[in-house]
Amino acid sequence: MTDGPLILWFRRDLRLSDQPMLAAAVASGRPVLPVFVLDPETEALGAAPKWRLGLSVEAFGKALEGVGLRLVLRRGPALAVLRGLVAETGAGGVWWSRLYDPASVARDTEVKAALKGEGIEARSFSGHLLHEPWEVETGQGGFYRVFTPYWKAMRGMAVAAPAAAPTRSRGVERWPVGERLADWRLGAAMNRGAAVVACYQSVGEAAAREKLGDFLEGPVDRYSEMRDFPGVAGTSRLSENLTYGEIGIREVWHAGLRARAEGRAGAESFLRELAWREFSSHLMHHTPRIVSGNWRAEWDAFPWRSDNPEAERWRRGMTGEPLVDAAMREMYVTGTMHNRARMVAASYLTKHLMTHWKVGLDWFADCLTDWDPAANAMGWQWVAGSGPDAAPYFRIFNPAGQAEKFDAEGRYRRRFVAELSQAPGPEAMAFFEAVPRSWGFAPGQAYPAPVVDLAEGRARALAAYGAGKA
DNA sequence: TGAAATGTTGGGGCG
DNA sequence: ACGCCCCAACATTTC
Repeated sequence: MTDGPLILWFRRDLRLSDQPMLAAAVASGRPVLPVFVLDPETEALGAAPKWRLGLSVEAFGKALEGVGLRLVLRRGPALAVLRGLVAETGAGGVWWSRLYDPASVARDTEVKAALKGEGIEARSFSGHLLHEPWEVETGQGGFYRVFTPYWKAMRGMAVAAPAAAPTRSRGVERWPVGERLADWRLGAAMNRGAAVVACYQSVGEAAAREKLGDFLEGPVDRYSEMRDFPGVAGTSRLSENLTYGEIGIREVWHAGLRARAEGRAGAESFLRELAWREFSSHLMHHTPRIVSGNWRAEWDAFPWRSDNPEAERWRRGMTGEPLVDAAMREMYVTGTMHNRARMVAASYLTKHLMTHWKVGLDWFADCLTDWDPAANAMGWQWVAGSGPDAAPYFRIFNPAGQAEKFDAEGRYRRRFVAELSQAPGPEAMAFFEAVPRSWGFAPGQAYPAPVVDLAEGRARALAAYGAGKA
C-alpha cells in the first residue's frame, strides 16, 4: 500500500521550500509525480485570480524542473483525474496540502474516502497555515470568535521551522502526458486587461522571497503607522503570494519573529496581520457558513439592496467619491487594493449604498489577484456588521473624512483617478486601457458627481439599522 | 481598524 | 474685579 510512486497533488502550495508534503515525499525516497488539476472548483474562480493562478502554475512548473521534476497538468474532476493517474502510473498514494474552504473540504473529503476505499494511500498535510484551525482552542476547548483573545492564544504557539527546498528529487520513471497550460486559457475572462494587471504581479517563490526581504529591510520599521496610508508603500504586499502558496507562511512568520527579536518596530504589527489571515481560516473552518451568508442570522432581516445601478458605478470606480473610486480602480488596474481602501470601499457599498456585502464580495472575487475566500468573507462581514467580532453597524466610514486622515495630500486618489489630476500618471491612465470598451470610458472625461450625498447615505443606513433593531 | 452630536472646560474679550 | 459670552479644545455619548 505504501510503495509505488507518490502523486503530489498541488493546489495552493506552489513552492519548493517550507513545504511539508514535498519534504516528506522526498524523505520517503519514493518517486514522485507532481500534478496540478484544473477541476471544476478551480474553474469556478473569478477572472483575475484564475488568470493569476495560471502565472503561478507556470512559475512552479519551471521551479520543479530545476529539481528534476515535472508538473503534469490535467483537467477534470479531481477524483477522476487522480484515479486515472493512479491507473496509468501504478502510484501507491496521493498526497496534498489541506485547504479549508467548504468547497475544497467537500471535494477533498470525497477524494480521500474514495481513494482509501480503493486501497490507495490518501494523505493530507498542513502547509497553508501556521496552525491547523482546530489546533487553536479556547480554555473551554472551543474556537475563537473574537480576534484579540485568538491573537493572545496563538501569538506564543510554537511554529515548526520551515523545511528546506529539495535540491534534487526522484521523479517517476515515465512521465504521463500532460495538458498544456496555454490550452486552458485561464486568462480568458481577463482579456479585458491582463496586460495591464500583469505589470503589477510578482509571481513565484523567488519573487515572493525577495519582496519579503525588501519589506524586512526597511518598511517594517514604520509598518505600524504607515500601513494605514494607501498612498505609501508601507506594507509587505505578500498576500498575493500567500494566496497561491508561492511562499510558505511559516517562513514568513519566522522572518517576522527574527525581525522582532532584532527590535524592529513594526514586526509585532506585521505578525499580528499574519494572525488575521490565520484567524479568518480558523473562523471558516469552525463556521463554514461565513462564506455564504450572514454569520449572524438576525442580519437576514436587514433590507440589503441586491445588485443595483449605484453598485455598478461602485464596481466601475465611478461613484464620484474620490477615495472609493481610487480604491476600485486600484483593484481593477493592479489586482490588489490597499487594506484601508478595502475597508472604506466596503463600508461605502454596504452602508451608503445599502447594498448586500455579497455583491461586493463577488466583485472582489472577480478582481483580486490575492483573492482568499476566508479573508474576504471575514472582512466583508466585519465591515457590514453581520460577522463575528464585527464592527457595529453604526460604525460608518466617511470616505471624505478617511481621505482627509489617510490620504491628506491626495497622492493615492490622484494616482488612480485620472480626472483628479492635471497630469495623470501611468497607473491612472492604465485604468482606461484595462476596462472593457463597453464601459465607454475615456481619459479626459468629466469626473462624475457623487452618486449619493454622504450625509444622506449615512442617515439612510442608520435609519434602516434602527428600524431593524426595533 | 468611525463619525457626529452633545457635554464640559477654560481662556480671552468685553462691558 | 467681575460676570458674561463666545468658542475652541477636548471628553463623552450616541448612532
